[in-house]
Amino acid sequence: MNRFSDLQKTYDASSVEDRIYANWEKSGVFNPDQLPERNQAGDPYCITMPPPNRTGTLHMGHATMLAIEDLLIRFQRMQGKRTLWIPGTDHAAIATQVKVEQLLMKQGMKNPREFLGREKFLEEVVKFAEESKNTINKQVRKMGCSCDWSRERYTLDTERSRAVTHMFKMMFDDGVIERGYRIVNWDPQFQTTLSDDEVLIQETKAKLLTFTYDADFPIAISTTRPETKFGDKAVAVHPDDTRYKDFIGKTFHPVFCGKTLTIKIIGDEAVDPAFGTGALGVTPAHSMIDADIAERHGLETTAVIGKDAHLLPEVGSDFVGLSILEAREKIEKHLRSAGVLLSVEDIMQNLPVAERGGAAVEQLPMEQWFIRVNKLFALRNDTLGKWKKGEMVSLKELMIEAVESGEINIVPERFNKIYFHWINHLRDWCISRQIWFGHRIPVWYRAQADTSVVEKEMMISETSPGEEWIQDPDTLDTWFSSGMWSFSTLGWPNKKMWEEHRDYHPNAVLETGYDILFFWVARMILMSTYALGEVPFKNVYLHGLVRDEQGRKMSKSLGNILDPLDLIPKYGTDAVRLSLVMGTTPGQDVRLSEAKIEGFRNFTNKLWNISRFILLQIGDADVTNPTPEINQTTFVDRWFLQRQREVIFSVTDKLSKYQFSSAAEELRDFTWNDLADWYLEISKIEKGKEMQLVWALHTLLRLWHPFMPFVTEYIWGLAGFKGDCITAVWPEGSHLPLRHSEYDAFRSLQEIISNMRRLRSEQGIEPAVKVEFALIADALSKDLVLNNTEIICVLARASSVHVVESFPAGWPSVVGTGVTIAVNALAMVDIEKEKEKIAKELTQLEAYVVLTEEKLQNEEFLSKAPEKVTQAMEKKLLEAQTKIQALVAKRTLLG
RNA sequence: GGACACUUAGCUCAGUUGGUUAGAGCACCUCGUUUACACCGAGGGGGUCAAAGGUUCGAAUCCUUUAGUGUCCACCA
Repeated sequence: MNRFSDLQKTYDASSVEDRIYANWEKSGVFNPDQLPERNQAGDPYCITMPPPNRTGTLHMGHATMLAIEDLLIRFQRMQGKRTLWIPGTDHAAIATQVKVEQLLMKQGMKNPREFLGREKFLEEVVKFAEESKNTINKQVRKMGCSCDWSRERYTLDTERSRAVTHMFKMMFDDGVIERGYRIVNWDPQFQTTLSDDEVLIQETKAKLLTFTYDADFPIAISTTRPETKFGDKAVAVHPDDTRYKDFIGKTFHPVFCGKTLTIKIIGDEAVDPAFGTGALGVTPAHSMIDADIAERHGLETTAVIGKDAHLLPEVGSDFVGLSILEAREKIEKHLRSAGVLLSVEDIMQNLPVAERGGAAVEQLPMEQWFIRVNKLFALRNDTLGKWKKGEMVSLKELMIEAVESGEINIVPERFNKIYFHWINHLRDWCISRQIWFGHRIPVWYRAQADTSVVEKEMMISETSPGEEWIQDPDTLDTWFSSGMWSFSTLGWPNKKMWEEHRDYHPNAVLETGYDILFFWVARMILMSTYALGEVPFKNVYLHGLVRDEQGRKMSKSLGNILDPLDLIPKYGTDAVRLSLVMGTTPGQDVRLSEAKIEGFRNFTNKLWNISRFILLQIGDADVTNPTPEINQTTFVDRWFLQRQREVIFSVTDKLSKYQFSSAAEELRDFTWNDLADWYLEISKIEKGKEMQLVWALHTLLRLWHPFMPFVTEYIWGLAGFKGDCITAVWPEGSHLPLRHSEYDAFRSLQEIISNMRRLRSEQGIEPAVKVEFALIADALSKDLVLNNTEIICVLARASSVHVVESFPAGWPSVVGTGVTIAVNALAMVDIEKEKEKIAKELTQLEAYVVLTEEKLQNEEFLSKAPEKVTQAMEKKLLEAQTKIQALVAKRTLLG
């Protein structure tokens, strides 16, 4: 009986997690300024949490993000970095506003915005956003995140709003932000513009009409959108198209559905002569493509569709005020009766729809604010080590250089290409939105008696410059403020605060889902390179999307959502976190099921029981500061320590390369196989390993901590180890020597035992094993001292078989020359087959060596081949020669 | 239409510059409750690495072609 006798057989996560989290939070270790001294002196390491939208609760995608980021932060903290993880939330402008609107409508309010007015409505949104934040923060804590709550940020808080205004002014002064009358994506449902990224393409059925404007017009055109044709200014054909060549340059005045149009026939390379009639009716106001053509040919723009998706007065008489669908039908009838409708064809068409709400998106010309990505401006800072202050560049160039130069490293690499492709096709970014929730555009106009806004006088200001000024009613795209997230969170542009936090920027890594590479990652690069002249982060790690067992997206309508809040009480946070990290690779979607999480719950419990076993062994001994006790160890202990050092080295290496899954798998194998199945089992026979076991536990807990913070911290405390696991020093590993005799010997031993177990299991015999120890002069290691009785003991007990010793003459007086165990007593290895294989491989390798050596001596070859190639060849040659040596040694061993 | 991936055990996936007999988890089969753990232990079966060709002493890995799957981007009026 000792102080650990009462520990339960199964680990109960739910009873300890909250308490542990509270202790961490209270101790202040989440805050870099309160970390132990070694961290204070360490290099800064900062992650800014991608701020979850304040639209409700977190889902598995967020949980993945949190699990990975916390892993990184904990790993770096234990390694002695001055770690800062900044939590925060995003106001998410349109998403949140729409959500609240829907909630209010559900409660019976018909048109909430109209009913409440801007101020009251916004109050409702703010209230909802606040509640969301509380829920989200609670969930982030549940996930065990070691983020610095004293630095919590919000995209819409005072400091961040100030940063937004500051940025807007900078960009405006540089001519990067500009007000312009251009075609934008318009969502008629929510009455706002949308960025290109907020528009989705949906395949829908459509009628393709082929017709002429009137009976006298010579060229037929096709369209699925006849209602826009009132705004046509030209018919474009390919300049080489012989059918229409002669018309180019002429102007016609057809009467289309009662409206007289002015149609110029123009030649443009963009027209595909093979599609439809080979002629395109150009509608500059309602198609981005057409607008490009119109610009090339100096055509006017006349809008014929209004913000409500109904026709404007410009269309004339019969059609004014009709909705798009009504107009479409009526025009078709009209064309038919006029005898100019040549054909009607049902086709599948790609229709742009709003990502939120799903309404068909109209392309309308409007006066809006834009960030111009191709516009040249004078740099305010030396930038990216390539440009000097004052040089003229465009935002696009900055965005490309940041990644191309290697200043930013994207994991996985293939997203580089996707990123470049996107940047190269980037258009100007429309940043004004006609919604209420968000950063109001900080532009003020001098009001006139007339209500229409006159822009003669305009100024940028955070607050009202005077009574006669009115503010632009629009708000900014939510990504404008999130684009600044890597540095606005650090206090920019507030001088004092920014200077204090300057060395946390660039952030060490941005960890997020690949689905927002464009939305967010690209825009952060834009903002940071523009405003600071440096990248926002050095690495980008993109995780995959969480899908259900069958690979489907999780959605409410499918009812296949796994909610972290349900799973955590059931399986424990550590198990949930492991399930999101193990078996996943960057950029690859994750299939998640409860069964998988259950598996990791089982592993958590395994770790618990390993610990419990060790603690029961040590009893009441003081283990505040365990050490490896290396001097009193036996062969088995030395094997284990070596194995452990190797695992530490490998896991550390993998973690620093973002190979989380591989690192965790290696750790699990080590924990389960090497420690639990072998070392612990042997320790039941070879007594006196208590201190080694404690050391093993001490190391193991530290290694697992970044993955499973709760259970490790809990056991750490139970054991009475010094300090907290969260700030413990990350263990130090080392490479395994190329050939390590004790290690090899133990592997052989494992193999022997496995084989004996198989014999017993398959043939039901209890073999009396005769083991011969063959002495091998091992050139590579001469330091092995093998205690034979020890081996016999392990063999005998671990496999419950009788062992008959058989030593060569002189044993064991020859210890110290290097010994490997050779087994032939059971003929478990098919020696003949093995020999054959070795012979074959030797032949191959020897042939290669001869060939390569010849080549390397051939002067003609050497004169032609670049140095790089010969160096690589020499390296390979050396490898092959080493391998040959090893094979020869093995052959000798087999006799 | 363009781009990027993927295709490895019944399922989900690893496999990092080409190199012992291609791995893991789950599932399956057999056996086992001696005080760490049945959320367990021991053992086992199962893959011509999508197909074909090429480079190489050697290919799941590099190249070419084909087939299938997925994702992103663009969009035809």
